[in-house]
Amino acid sequence: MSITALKGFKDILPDEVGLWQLIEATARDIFHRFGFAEIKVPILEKTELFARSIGEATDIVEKEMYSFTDRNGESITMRPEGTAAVLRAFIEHSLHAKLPVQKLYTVGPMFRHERPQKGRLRQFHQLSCEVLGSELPRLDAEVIAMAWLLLNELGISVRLEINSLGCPQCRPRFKETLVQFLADRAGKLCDDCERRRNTNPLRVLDCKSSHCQEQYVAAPSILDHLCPECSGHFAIVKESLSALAIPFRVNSFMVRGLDYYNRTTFELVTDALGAQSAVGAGGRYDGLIEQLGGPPLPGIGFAMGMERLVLLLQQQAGDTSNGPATDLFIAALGEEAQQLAFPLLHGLRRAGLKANMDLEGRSLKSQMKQAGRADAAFTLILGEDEMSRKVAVLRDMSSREQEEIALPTELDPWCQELARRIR
RNA sequence: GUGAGCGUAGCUCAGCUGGUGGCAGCACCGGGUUGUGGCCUCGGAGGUCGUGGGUUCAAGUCCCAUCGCUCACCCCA
Repeated sequence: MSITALKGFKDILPDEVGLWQLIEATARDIFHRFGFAEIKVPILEKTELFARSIGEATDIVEKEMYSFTDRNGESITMRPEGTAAVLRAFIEHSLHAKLPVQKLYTVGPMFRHERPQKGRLRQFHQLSCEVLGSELPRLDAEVIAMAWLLLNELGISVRLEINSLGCPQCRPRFKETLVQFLADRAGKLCDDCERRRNTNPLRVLDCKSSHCQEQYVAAPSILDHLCPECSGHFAIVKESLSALAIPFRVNSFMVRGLDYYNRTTFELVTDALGAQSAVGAGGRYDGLIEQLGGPPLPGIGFAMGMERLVLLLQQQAGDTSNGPATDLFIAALGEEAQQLAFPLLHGLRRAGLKANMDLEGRSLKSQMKQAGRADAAFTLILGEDEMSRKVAVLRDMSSREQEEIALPTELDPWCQELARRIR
């Protein structure tokens, strides 16, 4: 058996790359319209960075990170998400001193050691955006609106769900109330919820068991326990979304898997991805920058899963082709023609054309076939007959019309003229 | 980590109650057209039936193990 890729690691083959480029180009365009700048950060970071930001007790940190010991004995980790590394860079370079509010995005691979399934890989790719330095609720709406617009322009339709998780003032009180509520129902919940009752009580509300859900109808809602500040913040977020005519549903059961979230959280969900419903998700993380050793600045961000976007685009089968893949294919017959064609090909490429030829010297039929397969707009035929008459045949592949043109006396001007003509 | 389903040509798959691997489709190469692509037609090439054991006169087919893939649980983008 030959060597294969690691489990959960996938090759993105040429057939699929067009979709990836479309997604990335669309995202960059929209992010730039909203005033975001790209930042590129390393894939490897000190393990402590993720432990401190994502949370020691989360699944990601407890059992999903690709962590190993570096040659100098230090524990390092392949990033499982993007925010921590961007914040580290933000703090390390004191970016807050350059602009009061920083809008940053980054694109790249993330790594989590999970069991792969549809829409879930061990190496996956995210588009990740952060706004650092402002806690205005209208900003929350702006960030959500940007994510919404991106999906819109890609032609992907999703539902927006939002929630508020409160802040360090009000969340603990709610948690107590909830823990008490669950304790009253001990033994009546599913095994998972019994376990989560202790490990992560907020998450029980997200349980898929209908039996549990029936009981949670009466569960206390975080939204009834928000402090006045959080409650006011959330109200303005909702108003602002409405002002932008972005439809949303408040889901008070929505919980995020990373500890650093507070106040506004949101998910863009679909039911077209099997068990994986979230295409993008994010929220506010006031306090995190300070917790990582930076200034006491608030922040908000979100991430989108590129693989999930690709799956959705493939299902919706939109036409993403953009013109012929090849402008001109040269079919050269015989050694003399090949000798002329080779520098000609290079000249045409210098002149800006997507040009190609067959170097194997196969039959004209075979070369025409290749031209067709390469989706060439034109084919330049250099046969023995043409060579002796110092001409070449230029064939328009879609109309099948051909005409003779004189062979070059000077290479570059000839190539430039031809390039101008067929573009 | 747990569970289920599936591994036959580059891809998609037939292969019945065990009896010689399919003129199969797509893709590839060549001919029909002494020099013209897509359509058509004819031909060609391409396989340790995931791997290792076992049962049997005989295993792609049955049994066991193992590896891989997929989906789901969990979790999440």
